[in-house]
Amino acid sequence: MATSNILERPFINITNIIWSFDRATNQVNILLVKRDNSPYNQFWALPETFMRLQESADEAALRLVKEKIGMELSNSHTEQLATFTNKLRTPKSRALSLAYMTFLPDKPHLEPGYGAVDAKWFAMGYTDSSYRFSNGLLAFQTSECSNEGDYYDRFAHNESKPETHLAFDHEWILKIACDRIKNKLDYQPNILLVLGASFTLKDARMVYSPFLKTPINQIDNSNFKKSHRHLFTAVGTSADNRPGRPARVYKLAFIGA
Amino acid sequence: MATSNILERPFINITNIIWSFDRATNQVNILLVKRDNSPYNQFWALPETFMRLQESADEAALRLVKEKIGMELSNSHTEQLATFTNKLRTPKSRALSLAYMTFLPDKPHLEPGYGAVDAKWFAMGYTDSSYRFSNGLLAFQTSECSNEGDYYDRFAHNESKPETHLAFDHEWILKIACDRIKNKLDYQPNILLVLGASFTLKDARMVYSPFLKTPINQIDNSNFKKSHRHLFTAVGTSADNRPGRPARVYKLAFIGA
DNA sequence: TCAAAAGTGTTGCAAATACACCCATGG
DNA sequence: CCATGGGTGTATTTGCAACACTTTTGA
Repeated sequence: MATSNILERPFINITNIIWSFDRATNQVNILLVKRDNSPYNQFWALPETFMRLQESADEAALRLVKEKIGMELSNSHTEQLATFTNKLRTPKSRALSLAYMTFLPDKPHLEPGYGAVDAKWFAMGYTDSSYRFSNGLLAFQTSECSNEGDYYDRFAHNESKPETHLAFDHEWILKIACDRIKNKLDYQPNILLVLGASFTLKDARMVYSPFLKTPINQIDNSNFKKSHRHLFTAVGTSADNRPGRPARVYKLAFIGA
Repeated sequence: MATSNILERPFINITNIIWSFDRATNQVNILLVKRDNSPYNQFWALPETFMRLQESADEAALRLVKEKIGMELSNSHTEQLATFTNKLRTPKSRALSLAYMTFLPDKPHLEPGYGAVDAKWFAMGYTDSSYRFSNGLLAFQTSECSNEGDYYDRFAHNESKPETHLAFDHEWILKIACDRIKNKLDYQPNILLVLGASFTLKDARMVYSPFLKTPINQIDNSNFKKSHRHLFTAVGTSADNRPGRPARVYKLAFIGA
């Protein structure tokens, strides 16, 4: 029987799903890094760090953003996702993951060599049964399992490859993340923080689109406005040089309340 | 500057909010224990334990149920609440809390002396701005703060007393718990597991009542049935010896799917 | 056969959807 | 002045809340 000392404690990882929005392609993006250490060497993964003694998990999540992409943010852009503690999630020594999500107000260009071998933005898309994140030929999908037990049972016997699968249980974590964001779309759409301080209704619909698995032009602007009126407050009018009436810009009503 | 060794790791507490339903009083209850060690000696608190290396957090939560009330359960009765990592939450050494909720299928009688000085069931009630848990003259309320920052700011300067306040940040954790359950009432009411394997619509309304802060006879049975039809499946008819038509009994449709 | 408890049905209001129409801007 | 993009208005549909009514049981 294993000795169980109270002072023996598992590792605590902070896993951060960093979201941004690409104004050029009008797509939602997440940051993935290529691991250069064991386990899962050379696999793509969600950014992770160890938690330090003197910081809270939220602070650790923001430190990770600073380390990976050199951006300093207030914690109003970070939210807790969940904690992953399944014994099967790490191959050898036990490690918990405290998962957070950070919404960047814009999509910064990535400097190479910030600790990881490689870091890239992956644009969000979807299939019938999962969400998809791709960059060129690289593409990863969220888990199609609907409950945790099923996922880890299969996961344990799965010999995954770095071209097709993410490290650890990150395909599961990413599924939980997407589901959570989708569920909050109608009452607390923090995901819209990826649009920066203000946005047009069309911007918002472009962000909603992949989560709802609905093309943007199938989301009726009139109805979208009515049903989200209580969440947005108008702050002015956009002034861009293109044909058509300029759109109003809004901000999230519940931020800084 | 503080030394930050990767091997230095914070303590990991499992905090479990254990819910039950009292068939005699028709009230929702939670378990609180009176602490007999420092810090917060002699304060009432949510049941806690240290996480062991070889178990998942869910398993630790169930072990806690076993230790405190001698009941063995499958993990379908346990669900993750959130993780509390604020630096101010413990007075000296840093401790995270992974909070879980367990729904007991009945309300067991408590044997004295299961590790804690005292353990008692507290019946749920409500005020305008909080939820209330009482046992005789003892009564505790959930935090009235609506965001985490506000709570911990006040908490740090608060010299609380064991007659009126719970240990640590447990009034905050309990607030998050009640809010979560309330939010899930219309799409995944796991709280109904406190009613056991099956229940009548009236039973269900009695459980909903404190979370909705609405007296049971103000929850219209006809409308309640219609709006929750998709969550319940009929399994038979109750046979009790009292006047009036026997009620149908239902089970949760989404359990064991 | 009456009271109590539970289930069913009906109506009115309010929110959500589909879609037609009006407005502002650039070329 | 027309094409383009965006905002506004309206009719229809759907869902929810209030409440009256019917059914089943014990005494």
